[in-house]
Amino acid sequence: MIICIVGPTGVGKTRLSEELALKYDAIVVNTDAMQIYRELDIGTAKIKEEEKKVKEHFLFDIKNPNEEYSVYDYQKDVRKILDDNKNRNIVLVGGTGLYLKAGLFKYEFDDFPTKNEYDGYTNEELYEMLQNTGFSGEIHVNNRRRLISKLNFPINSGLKDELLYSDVYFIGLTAPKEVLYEKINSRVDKMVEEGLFDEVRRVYDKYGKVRVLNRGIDYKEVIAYFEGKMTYEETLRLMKQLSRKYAKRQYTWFNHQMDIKWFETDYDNFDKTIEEVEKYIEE
RNA sequence: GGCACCAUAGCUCAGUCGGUAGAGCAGAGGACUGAAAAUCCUUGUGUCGCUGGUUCAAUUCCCGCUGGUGCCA
Repeated sequence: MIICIVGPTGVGKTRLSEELALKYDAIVVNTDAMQIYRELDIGTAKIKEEEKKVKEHFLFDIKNPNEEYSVYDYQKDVRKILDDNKNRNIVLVGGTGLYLKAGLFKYEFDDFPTKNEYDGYTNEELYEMLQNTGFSGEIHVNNRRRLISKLNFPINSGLKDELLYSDVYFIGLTAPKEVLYEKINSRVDKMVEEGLFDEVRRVYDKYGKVRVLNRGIDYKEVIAYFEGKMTYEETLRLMKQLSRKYAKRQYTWFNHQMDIKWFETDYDNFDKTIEEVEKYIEE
């Protein structure tokens, strides 16, 4: 069977994944777009060695911070692992809904090796060009990044909510907003105590201001702090604020894009949460 | 103590030559096919500091009060 654990940041996905992997003798596969990268550990809340309860973990630490990686690459990587482990139980865990969907559903990408540049065009022109390709979806004219993306990879192979694998469970962890937001806030403080700023400094010195540092929550704020754009207090406040907004976006995705069975995380008695999930799986 | 300026949305501030007001940020909701921790969309009623005056009408003008900021003593 395949158990997918989803939910917002800070809700306890990692902990649950190890417990379930142990119980069902499963391999653990990452579905988080940032935990793909080596050397980004503290800021991505990546699992620590001592927290691992099973041996086999996949798709963590497979790229250096200066390497490009996308949902297209992820789909190929995760499907290979799923196919290579057909006779095993698998726990997929992470917060990137798009990656999970691309891995498990009929959500095919086509191979377009060359990329064109569209720097000289306005958003309106790009929008017009996209309409002329016969693109059937709807992308807002202001969403320049996605307009360019669609122009580069024009074939829309049709998204279907068709699952390519069987015996799949979608487990969502949730918590009341105030509880979760408090958890997110304190987790940022904890990351800082554990050396987040040193981690960012290390990666920055080694690779420069690579794209992934400009993208990840916590990373881009610490970079801005190093560049003197914010005070220390502002940096911490912003990291917490953006993490909360991210959690909200994750809820929106999982609630609307996938059919999830939700369980409320009991932070004080996590065993109870685990028990409820196991009971659901075994029924 | 004197003079000047300020007081409008949770915050920073516009504005109304007198007809009860609007931006940015925050907050809330949403979208999502090759950067997804990304990117983008929608959403703004608040005793316009308090009291009195002028006026058909005051958040707007005037007197006073309270609080704040600056300069002079």
